[in-house]
Amino acid sequence: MSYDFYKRAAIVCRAIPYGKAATYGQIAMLCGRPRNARQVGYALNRGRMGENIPAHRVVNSRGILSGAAAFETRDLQKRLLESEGVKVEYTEDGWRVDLKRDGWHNTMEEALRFREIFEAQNI
DNA sequence: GCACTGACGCGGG
DNA sequence: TCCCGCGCCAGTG
Repeated sequence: MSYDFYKRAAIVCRAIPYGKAATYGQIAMLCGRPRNARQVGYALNRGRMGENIPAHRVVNSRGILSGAAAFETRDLQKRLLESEGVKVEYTEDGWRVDLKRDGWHNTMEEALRFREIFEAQNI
């Protein structure tokens, strides 16, 4: 690796605004590795990003919340999101957020700002 | 090095 | 919009 993907991912995840949901692929993209969505999931699952990561704000590209195993109770992620005002609806595939409504929609400026942060911190 | 895994994503139909 | 198949790639044993 030429840089530490997980450190970048931690910075991006901590920047997800309260009351918004981001996708694995979106985080990977902002870290400069658009094809590493799976590694974002891996890092969250295994705690590779350190403390104070709002993992409940990360969902897949369809807005589906992660499966039961990841959080202590099956509806913890849902409850955390709802406590922030995110609407979560039940589907056959599991709990789902409306990314149109509550997704974190990045601006180009935001993406460029992350790149500057990484460069400044040499990660 | 090899095979398999998985909190994933996309393009085509 | 919804499925499905295939591609992806760091970790793990």
